[in-house]
Amino acid sequence: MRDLDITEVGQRAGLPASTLRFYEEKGLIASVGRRGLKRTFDARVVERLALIALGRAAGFSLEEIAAMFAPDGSPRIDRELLTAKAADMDRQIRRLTALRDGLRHAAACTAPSHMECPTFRRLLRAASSGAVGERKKRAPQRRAK
Amino acid sequence: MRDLDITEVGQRAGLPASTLRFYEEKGLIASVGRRGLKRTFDARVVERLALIALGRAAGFSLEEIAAMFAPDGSPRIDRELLTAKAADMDRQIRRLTALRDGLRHAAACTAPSHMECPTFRRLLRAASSGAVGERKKRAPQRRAK
DNA sequence: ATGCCACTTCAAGTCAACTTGAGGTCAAGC
DNA sequence: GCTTGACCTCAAGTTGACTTGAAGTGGCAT
Repeated sequence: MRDLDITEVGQRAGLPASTLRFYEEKGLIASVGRRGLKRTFDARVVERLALIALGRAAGFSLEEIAAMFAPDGSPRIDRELLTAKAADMDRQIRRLTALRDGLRHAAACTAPSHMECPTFRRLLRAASSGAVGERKKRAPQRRAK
Repeated sequence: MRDLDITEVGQRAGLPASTLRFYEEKGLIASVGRRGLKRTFDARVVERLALIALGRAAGFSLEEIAAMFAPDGSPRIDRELLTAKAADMDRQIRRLTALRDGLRHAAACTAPSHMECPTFRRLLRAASSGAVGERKKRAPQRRAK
C-alpha cells in the first residue's frame, strides 16, 4: 500500500497538516521518510492519531500522551493511569452534574431575584468555595476549520 | 460597615489580589474608591465574585460573564442562556461518561492488545470522529498556591 | 524544460486568564 | 520625621496547543 502524504493523512484523521507537523515535532507521530522534501506517512499513523484524539478527549495533555508510547512506537498504556483518569472524570462528571442541575434550577426559579433563591445561594457558595470548579484540566480544543 | 481593602476581599473570595485587579480592569468588579492609592471595595463585591466563580465553573468565559451584568451592576441573568448552557453541560456529561466507561473498560480489558478489543476500537472511532471531544470550552483553572 | 503549487522550514503570533517583575507611592506605626 | 511595606501601575511573561506567515524547494504535469 502506498504511503500517504501529509494532506492525505490530514484528511483521514480530520486534522490540518500544520497539526501533523506539530505532532511530529513533539514526537507524537513519525513520518516514514521523504519523497523529496515531502513527508510520507505509513497508513498506520491514522490509527495512532485516533489514539491521540482519544487521549485528548479523555483530558490527557500531549505530553502525557507522548509518554504513553514506548520508544519503539507501540502504545504502552498504563492501566493504573487509565483507572486514575477514569476516577478523575468521574469526579468531574459529578461536579458538572451538580452544576447543570443548579443552572437548570436557576433558569426555572421564580424567586424575584436569584439572590433570594436558596438553591441559587447554595450553588453560589459551592462555586466560590471551589467545590465546583475544576483543577488544572484542559478541555480538548477542536477548532472549527 | 468598613470598606475592604484588596487583600481582605481576596481572602474572603479566595483569590489573589492580582486577580482582583485583573477583574477590575476587565470590568467584572469595581472598587468604590481609593484610600490614597489603595482601592477600597464594598463588601458586596464578595458576592459578586462568587457569582463570577459560578459562571466560570459553568464554563462561561470572563467576557460572557461580564455581559451578564447590567451597566448598573445588577446581575441580569438570561434564563435562556442558562438553559442553553445546561444543555451544553448535559452533552458534555454524556460524552465524558461514555469516555470514562471506555477508559475503565480499557483498563480492565484482558485482550492481548488494546487494538484487538472491540470496545476499545469503538472508543477510538468515536474519539477520532469528534463525537467525543469538546469544542471551544475552557475549563476553569484554579491554581494551587 | 518549465512552471505551478503543494509541500517545506522556522519564527512568530494567537487565545484566555492570569501571574510576575520592576519601579513607584503613601498611610501608618515608631 | 522617617522607615516600612502593603499597595500601586504598566509591561511583559506563562501555558498548551496550535496557527500563520514569509521565504524556499522540488515533484510532477504539460
